[in-house]
Amino acid sequence: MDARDELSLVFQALADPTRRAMLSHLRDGAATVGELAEPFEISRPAISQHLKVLERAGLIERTATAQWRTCTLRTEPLDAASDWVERHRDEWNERFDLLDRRLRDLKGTTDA
Amino acid sequence: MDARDELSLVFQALADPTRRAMLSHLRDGAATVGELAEPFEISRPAISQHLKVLERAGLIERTATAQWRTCTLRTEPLDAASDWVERHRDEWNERFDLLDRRLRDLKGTTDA
DNA sequence: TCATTAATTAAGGAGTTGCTAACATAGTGG
DNA sequence: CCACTATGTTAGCAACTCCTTAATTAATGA
Repeated sequence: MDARDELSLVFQALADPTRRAMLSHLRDGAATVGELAEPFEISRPAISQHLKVLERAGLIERTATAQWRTCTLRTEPLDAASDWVERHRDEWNERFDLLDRRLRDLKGTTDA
Repeated sequence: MDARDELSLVFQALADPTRRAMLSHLRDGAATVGELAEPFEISRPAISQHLKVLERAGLIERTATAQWRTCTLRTEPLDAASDWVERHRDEWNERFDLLDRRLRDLKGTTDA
């Protein structure tokens, strides 16, 4: 993966439990890298890389204040991901509903 | 990635334009591997591997009829993914609303 | 039986991920 | 200036991704 499309980058970023946990943490407000790293038993470089993936996907923003990097969540990419999933899920469910109605109609005419 | 959790497998499966296009195709009804492969310029084995990823994530089901493998979409995993995204997006938006209200309140008291 | 069609498995290569240890950078405060 | 704290970068490695070509399995039909 390199110059992948935005949606792929977002889904890719979400495809890791550690990164999802980080986003969950950020849901409760901005946090420094140290705070985000604290619950995990992995090294700081590993944390840095996870943050880089999240940043590349546009899911977080990092601002430097003194020697602390504060991370904040951004929701726009989540919106894009959400839209895709919802759209597909909904349209498929519509198909099921349609099928369901058709089956019911068929049963109705057969029974009548 | 190997014995990853379900949610990671789903997001991982969605993190590829070819696979998302395949799912979009399947939204319009079941299809054989050949039909799914048709819009792409990649080899059949590559298609097979993409389908394997989708199957591992529980997003499709394959049934063999004669020499054709019919693929059908499954939405349960999409529901799980959707839930995660929605939950996070919503709670974050709530936070923004709260912040917004506070700022407005603050402004109100300052103005008064 | 043999050729054809549909799809998968096998083997391998280029590039990426996710981790580690070691080193570098940058700001704070004695 | 020097030690300390917070974070990032580099180098290296095992595992995985996504693709390929070649061989294989499985069903159809002359």
